[in-house]
Amino acid sequence: MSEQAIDLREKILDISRHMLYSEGHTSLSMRSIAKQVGVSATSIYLHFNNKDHLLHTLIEESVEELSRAIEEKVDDQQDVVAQFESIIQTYTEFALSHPEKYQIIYLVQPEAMARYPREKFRKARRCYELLVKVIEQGVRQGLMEEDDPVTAAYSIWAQLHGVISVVLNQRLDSRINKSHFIKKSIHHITEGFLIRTHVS
Amino acid sequence: MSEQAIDLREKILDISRHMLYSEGHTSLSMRSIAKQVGVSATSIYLHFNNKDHLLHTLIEESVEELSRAIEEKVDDQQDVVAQFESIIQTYTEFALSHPEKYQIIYLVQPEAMARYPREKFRKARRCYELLVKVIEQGVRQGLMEEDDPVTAAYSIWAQLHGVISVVLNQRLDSRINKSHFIKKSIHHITEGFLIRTHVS
DNA sequence: TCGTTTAGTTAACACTGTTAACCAAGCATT
DNA sequence: AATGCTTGGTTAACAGTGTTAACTAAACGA
Repeated sequence: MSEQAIDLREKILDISRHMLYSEGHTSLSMRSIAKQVGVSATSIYLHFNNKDHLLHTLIEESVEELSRAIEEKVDDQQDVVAQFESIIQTYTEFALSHPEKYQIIYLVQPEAMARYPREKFRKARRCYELLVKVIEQGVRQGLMEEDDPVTAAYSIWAQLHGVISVVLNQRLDSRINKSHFIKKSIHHITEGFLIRTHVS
Repeated sequence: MSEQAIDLREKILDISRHMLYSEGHTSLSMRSIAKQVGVSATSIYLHFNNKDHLLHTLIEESVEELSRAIEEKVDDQQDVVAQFESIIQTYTEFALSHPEKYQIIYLVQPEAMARYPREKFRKARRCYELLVKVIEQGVRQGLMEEDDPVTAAYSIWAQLHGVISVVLNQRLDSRINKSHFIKKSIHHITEGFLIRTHVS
């Protein structure tokens, strides 16, 4: 594959991601992407099998970037609680500072879920596994009371995702201050998982 | 409006909701609905202005039903903690036993959010206001430590929604037992909001 | 020089939401 | 009884969608 071919592929991805966020996924069409890129609609099919493939690639990119961000920030020299909070913090920061990338991860709806390739699914799990490990350490050190670390990790992630997506999807009451809402929510989520003596 | 007209309207809504859940929203078209109903595509436009209007009506129905379910179950004779848990329980049960109705509520994505009528938004708030009231009572009785009940109510709801939608969207690891996951998560969410002495 | 690959094109197919124009039955008024 | 309005539907059409097939023009290796 030549250089300009790679460039075009990247350009398609960049513009798609941008359009997805600014225009929404309903108005995102192969033709509109092509027009923005400055190329014919069918050219996109030289780089992606179909629209699904394009979107899946975008998802994969975002998952990869989010995972990397967390892995880079978490320092296993830190104590467990600090690692725990660091993961949650980094996850939240990524979502809020790159909403277009974060939202893409959750773009695939249940019906399309079946079509999403298994191996890409496995990659997405990398994030959780780090959290699972930290929780297992915490349990061993007696900092958390948790019989099932895997369930706990997914529960934390689900709650956090709920909080973040409510903010990003603008489902919040206008009376509520967003950053206060997030800070409060994170506090409550972590509090529920750390041993009593540590917090409040 | 005659009887059979109302019947057709109801039939369109029922079949749309059913198709939305079983086939997914990508393949839901006015023509496919019409075919299932046994009528021409344009007949739907006699009852709904456009596809958006149809979907918004479905959302409104679901919100209404969920609100009613909670209002019916919550008994203000109960003590505050029981009311609190009753709301969360009823919300969860509704979502799990009527996934097609629950999911419809969160169908509208951010872009379409602007188009969703304001007065329907206000109706959707009814749910939270009940929760806000309960929290305010709890604070007065010294059962909860919460400086901002509105934020707290939305935070609880966001966390709960995160947990439920992860389950319904089948984003859970196959190793995890769903009902265990939900029970654990609800426990953690409520725990975070009740005063320490009450739990564990 | 001849063939093959590469990177793109245009034309077409079947589908989408939506509108305009039409039609037939029911009903009230003249 | 004839007239016109309303109700509840129809068909035909338009512009836009994902996707495919067939084509072209340039670059490159034998």
